Amino acid sequence: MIEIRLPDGNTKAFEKGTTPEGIAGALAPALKKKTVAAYVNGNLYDLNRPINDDASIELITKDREEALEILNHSAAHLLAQAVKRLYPDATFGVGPAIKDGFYYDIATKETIKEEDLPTIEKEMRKIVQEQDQMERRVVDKAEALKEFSGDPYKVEMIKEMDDDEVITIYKQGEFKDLCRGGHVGNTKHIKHFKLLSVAGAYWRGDSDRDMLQRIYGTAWFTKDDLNKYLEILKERKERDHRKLGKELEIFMLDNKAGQGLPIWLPNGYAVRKTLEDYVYKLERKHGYLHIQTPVLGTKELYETSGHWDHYRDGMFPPMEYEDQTYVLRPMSCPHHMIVYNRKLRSYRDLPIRYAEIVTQHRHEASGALSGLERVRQMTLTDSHIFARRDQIKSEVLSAYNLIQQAISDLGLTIDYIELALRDEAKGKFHPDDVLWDEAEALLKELLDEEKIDYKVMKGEAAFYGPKIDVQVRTAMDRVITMSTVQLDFLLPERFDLTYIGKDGEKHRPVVIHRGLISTWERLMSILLEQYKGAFPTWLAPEQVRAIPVNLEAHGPYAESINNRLIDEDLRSTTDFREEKLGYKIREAQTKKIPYSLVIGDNEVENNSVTYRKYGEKEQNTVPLEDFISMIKKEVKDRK
RNA sequence: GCCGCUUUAGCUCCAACCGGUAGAGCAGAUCCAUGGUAAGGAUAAGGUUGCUGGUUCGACUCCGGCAAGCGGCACCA
Repeated sequence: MIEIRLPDGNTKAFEKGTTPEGIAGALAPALKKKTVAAYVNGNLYDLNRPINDDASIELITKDREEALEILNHSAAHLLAQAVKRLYPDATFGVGPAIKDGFYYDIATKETIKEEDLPTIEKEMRKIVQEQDQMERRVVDKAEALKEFSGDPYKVEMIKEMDDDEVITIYKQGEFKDLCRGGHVGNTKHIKHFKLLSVAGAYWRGDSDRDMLQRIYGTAWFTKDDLNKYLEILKERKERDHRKLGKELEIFMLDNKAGQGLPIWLPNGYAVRKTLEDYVYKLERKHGYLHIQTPVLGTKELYETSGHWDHYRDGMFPPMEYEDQTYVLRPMSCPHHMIVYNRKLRSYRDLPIRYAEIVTQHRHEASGALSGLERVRQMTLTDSHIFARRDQIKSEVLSAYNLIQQAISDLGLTIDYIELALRDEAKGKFHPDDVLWDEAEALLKELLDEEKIDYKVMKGEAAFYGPKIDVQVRTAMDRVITMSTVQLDFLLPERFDLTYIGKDGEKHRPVVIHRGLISTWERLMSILLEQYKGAFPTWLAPEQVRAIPVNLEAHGPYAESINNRLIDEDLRSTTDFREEKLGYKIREAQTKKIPYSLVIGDNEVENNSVTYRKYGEKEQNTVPLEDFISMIKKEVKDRK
């Protein structure tokens, strides 16, 4: 007998060799059904792994996050087993659980196509019926190498393991897999799953190595959960900015115009202009000065900044013209350095904050392009702050505050903050360790003082300095880098920036790069997704549409309302087509226009409007002036 | 860039047998109808089936190349 200590502190005796499943069952039959695996002395145990000594145990029940991970991991094995049956020559890479699912990387002679997934799925269900135990076995390195001699990818992994590492093999039916484990014990527990897609994936994520076929799937504990997840996938498609952007005529792409070079249509531009104006005002309030610099620059400029050496791959190829070599700018910092340097600066002048709506070009890989999310020409509001060292903290903080304000005004929420630091080992960072240490320490200090939580991202810094990235979570649970504040001690050196200090000596200012809204392109994709195309009134391309009940009788009044609204700086239109009222209302709704006005006798007589708000069924009749002040207030409040 | 899939009217679509030059809905056009909140009716029109080579008497259909899009991987200053 062995003693098992439960989380509540009680101990209970069990037969030697009992399993988490056995223990759960002994405690309560209902618990057995809910248990997926367990921590035994803090180590992850499969549901069916024998426990041979006294131990403390913590059962992992289905309601815990790890439980789903374990299930999905087991589902990956199930997938591999089915594939091996159908494609006997298959060899395997890795097959982990991921968020909401799992995948397995597979090499086969025959390519697996999407249409083959149902067949594989069927085989998986057959294996579930077979109720195979998932048996764990410990082997040493030599044994492991022997067992997987036919699996070159597994062999590679085994070879890299330490000689004394505990290597485990999981076997279910005729199938065995190299695996660290944490499994549901028996294939019968994997009931609700679906294979989703096949895609290529480089072995070990290395583009110089083999490309394997990756099958993605998802597994859940109940049919309901599975269906819910499939619904979410569907909803994601519905909210896809590429679909909405087309439907609502926000932007277009055209082969002839160029790959990754989106064209903003009238509706899209109306939204973008509103955003640009908003940011301009916000920046003015925060003491920024706006400038405008060229899209083309000399190669020399980027040699000075260091971009040419470090990031040439991301730039369009240079062009020769009149003995000069020009490049399309990938970013605006060098220009801003030049603006700073145009005259002698005093310590009293600092901080100087330059902001610009910058159009820049990056040569993104063709496979990376996607709607407005990844493009080759992008426009953003970029800014560089020139500060004394003693001003760094307050400037970073003020930039952060501005970022917070903008994100909340746009109806988005900050998910978390990343503090990106260098990684000495990587060697892609500029070499001055003293500066790095100082800059990194400063940012940490600031975040700690302001009690801002952050994730440290080692090795993710820019080549010129550490940065704070602000991550936003969209309505569909995607996390996107929205804003960034980056310290830069390098560019001031390269451009020899100085200011005259109190002491009459020359000093080096610090540059702070501040990105606010990612790019207009990406922001638009996020907002489309966030609002499902139904923009809040202040952003909506068309805010009001006036529809007369009868063209002749009510047209002139509708027209006068429209003019009045436009005078008030609102985006209003009329619908004078010879169609029935219901038809026009329907269209105003499908175009997601915030306010549809119906204008009839009643309204003409009382100088009023009857409006219907997008997504609502009821109508309200109010005096025209009241309507105007209501909607203007909404715009002002950014609703 | 890499792997796989896809591409038919302005848009959307699992229309088109085993190879015989194409079918629908919506939008747009014309005519009729239209006074109160999610599609009124009729008619006509609309296509070198992404581009390009090949096989064939004949290609939307089969084979090759290219391009773009999509799902991923890699990349993302």
